[in-house]
Amino acid sequence: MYSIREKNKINKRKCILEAAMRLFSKKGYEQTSIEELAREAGIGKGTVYSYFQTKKDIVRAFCEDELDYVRQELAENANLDTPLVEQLMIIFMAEFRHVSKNKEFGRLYLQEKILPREHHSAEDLEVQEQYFKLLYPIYQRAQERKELRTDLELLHISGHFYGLYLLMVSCWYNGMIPTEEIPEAMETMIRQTLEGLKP
Amino acid sequence: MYSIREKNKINKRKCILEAAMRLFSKKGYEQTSIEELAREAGIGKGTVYSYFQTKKDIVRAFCEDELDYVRQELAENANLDTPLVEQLMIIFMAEFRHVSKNKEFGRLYLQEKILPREHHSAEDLEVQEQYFKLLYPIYQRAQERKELRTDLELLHISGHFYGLYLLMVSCWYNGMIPTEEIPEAMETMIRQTLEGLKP
DNA sequence: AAACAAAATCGACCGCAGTCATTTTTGTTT
DNA sequence: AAACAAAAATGACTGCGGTCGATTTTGTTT
Repeated sequence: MYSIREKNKINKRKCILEAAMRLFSKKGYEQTSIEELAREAGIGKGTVYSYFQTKKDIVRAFCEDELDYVRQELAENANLDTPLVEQLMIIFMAEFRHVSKNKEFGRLYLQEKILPREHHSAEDLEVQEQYFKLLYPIYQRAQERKELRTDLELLHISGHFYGLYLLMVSCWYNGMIPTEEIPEAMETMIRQTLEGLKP
Repeated sequence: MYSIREKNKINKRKCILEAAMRLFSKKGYEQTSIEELAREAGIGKGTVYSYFQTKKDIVRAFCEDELDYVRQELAENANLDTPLVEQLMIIFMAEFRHVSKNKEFGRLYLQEKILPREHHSAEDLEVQEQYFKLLYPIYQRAQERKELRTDLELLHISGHFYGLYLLMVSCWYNGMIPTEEIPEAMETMIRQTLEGLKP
């Protein structure tokens, strides 16, 4: 069980996150100062920093919470026996939808996630690899169904599709692909990756 | 011909960039203040901002200058008739070498390039598409040699390989792949993309 | 060479992210 | 309930990125 202290901490953390999202959404990330955010959350400025290390960390926490939720939902409703392309589309589009709905936060979050500052612990590495392994069961079943070659490492397969995701997100942020064309483009690219670029 | 004024401007810009790289390399980007940088370059703080809009822009300009140079060299020494995998490896490894030699700058540069802040002009979009078209001649020749399917759009082909590049860079920054294993991993992934992931 | 407009330079100033010594709150012991 | 130690909260303060109006330099015209 959580002590009263711990419950309050968890609760206040949520308050800060909610206040942050209200203000960031209304005025934008850059235009919201920590002091203002603290006022909105009904606490002092310094207190914010005992819950989050930096301003960006607040965004990161929000996105991670949200994505954890999205992924859990997906895991619960997953059907490992639908065709691979379909499964990948459901997963990537869910993640993309979250990013595109929160364009500014998504950018800050992905920037740090894709190209992180020098990381310290071996723990960070573990987290990252965990992310790559998330889809392993899907790939294994697809291999069993002969939808994927069995002579490839799962890590590599994960890599290919993650690379495509990075590509699509980057193209979207660069304005090369409008939101409504993303699904089609994504599916095309997945299919081509499966078929190969060679004649 | 450039006027005296223009020559001075170009020259002073170079001075600032050189001072910046000296300090950033020695003390790191965050630890170097603009005021210090101005002192090193022998000018006032405000002057720096009539050459560059933001601190990050200084890094960006440095990386772009450098990469332009790398790309020009590659273009001159290119042999469009060597096998596609080989050509791609030369190009991507050249870019990657630049990034990995300047880890901190490379990160800041790529963060902005991959996931840029809301862009304004249609010009930015043009620049980005230009980058994708850079390798078109290579792909076309590869198609003629039957190394690539001809029923695919060149933009998509470019996308596939650029996606792989993003993947490798991200894995490297996340500490998942050490520098010396990048070439092997890169080549493996390129080959798999060509062959396809389907049995 | 004097007068002058345009361009370039400058540094005092502003707002904000992040720190830290001090104060307040909380839970426990006597 | 008084005393006390640990945890949490606080806001004055620091340093830096970026701005802007004042000042100097430059090139041109008379």
